Amino acid sequence: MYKAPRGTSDILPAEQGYFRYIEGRASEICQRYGYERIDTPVFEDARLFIRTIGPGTDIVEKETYSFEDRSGQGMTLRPEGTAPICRAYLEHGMHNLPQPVRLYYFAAIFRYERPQKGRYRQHQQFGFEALGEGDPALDAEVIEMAWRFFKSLGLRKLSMQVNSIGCRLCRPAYLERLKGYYSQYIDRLCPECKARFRKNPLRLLDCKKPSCQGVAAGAPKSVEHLCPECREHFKSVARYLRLVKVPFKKNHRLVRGLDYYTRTVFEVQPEGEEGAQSALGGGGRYDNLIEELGGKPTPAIGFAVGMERIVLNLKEQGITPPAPERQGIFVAYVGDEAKAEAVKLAAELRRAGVLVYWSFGRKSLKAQMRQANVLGAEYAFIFGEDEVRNGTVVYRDMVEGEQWKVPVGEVVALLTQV
RNA sequence: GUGGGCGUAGCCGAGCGGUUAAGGCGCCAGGUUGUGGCCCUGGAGAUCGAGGGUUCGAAUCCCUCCGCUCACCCCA
Repeated sequence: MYKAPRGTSDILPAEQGYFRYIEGRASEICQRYGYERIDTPVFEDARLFIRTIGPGTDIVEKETYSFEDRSGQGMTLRPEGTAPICRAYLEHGMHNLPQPVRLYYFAAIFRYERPQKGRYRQHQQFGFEALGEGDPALDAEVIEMAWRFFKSLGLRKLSMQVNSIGCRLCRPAYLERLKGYYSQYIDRLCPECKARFRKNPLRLLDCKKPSCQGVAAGAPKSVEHLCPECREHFKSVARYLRLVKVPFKKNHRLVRGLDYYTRTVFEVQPEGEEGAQSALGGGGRYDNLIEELGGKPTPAIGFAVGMERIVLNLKEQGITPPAPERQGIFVAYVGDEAKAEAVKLAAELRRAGVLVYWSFGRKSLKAQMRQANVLGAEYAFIFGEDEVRNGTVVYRDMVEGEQWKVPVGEVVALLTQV
């Protein structure tokens, strides 16, 4: 038997409600803030992701699904949403549009990882990006929008964590300081942190090991080593966030896994468990990314969430998407002549835009009515020999359990007037 | 990549050396000749993840593989 590949899953009809619910809220928020939808290809030139995400990061080092197409071009299944959008921004000359250009997407994301709760090899992300504007007010707006999105889903007990990791002017000096600080404790660190020390020093800050946390607590904070511009920017973001009443926590240990982030970074986590893998979503500024892809210097900021993680949280909090109400017509019949009438009526009703069910074969009326019930039909039409003879049909209300005989010719009018 | 847990019908799940392999949900049929939702009765559906071994006998014990799952790493 074939199975869905490891780390992937089918989203069955019974689960679709959650996803449609999230998409509905997301689209609503995007509409309100003036974002327009964009869809980009599932795969891209492999170099796009190596350049942007960072050659040393885990994502490109060991998590991409990459292949050569039949002409030998290196391709990679999209492992994140931002780079393709920057590519599209450049490719289509969007710098000629009023800035910032605001785009949102729902996209499948692929990463070859060991699956676990809330972590899959293919998952669905909702994200939005605002490109071409560096005003800290935009940072605050994006963070606010992310926050309102979660609130509109009904999720509680979330915390918005915000930090600034500086820009290419001030970050190198900060990293040196950080390494300088850590170098005196190097033999106290866990093996992972020793590797981080070399590979990605920022990550040292969010190690969960108690021993390392002690060291991290005394580490220099990025926000205290920002250049004047970055410091001013960060202060403004915080000020605007207070103006728009988004509760947030400064978290100087918040860092993100992709190399392209600059200045503002933020993450939404369930309150209490501020572990690394519990993040529902996050984002940040990437003011150099478009330039690195060959465009003019263009500041930008974005945000993305994992849909499956939202579903997980919705379930944990007992939030269910609004249940679809009973709707539709079930057409039942007894006997072959009645079946012919039923087929005709079903087609006619569908042409009139009505949801119609009926059952095949020669099931008993009882069996048909059972189906009508399980399918959630609101009304049933029943054809028997008598009805066929005198041109009527039984019209049954499945909720109230009442029924009437009506002339077949009046059925469509009867339904479309309601 | 590392470590832990688990694999019995579509789903949940009992059984833990000798049973016709429970039970529940769901599905199908019937309970008056043309009517659902509750109830009752019956039925279909399982090479007990796969392969090997131990044993008179294995779903039950051992080994190998495969798969799932959780945690770490990392990320959404």
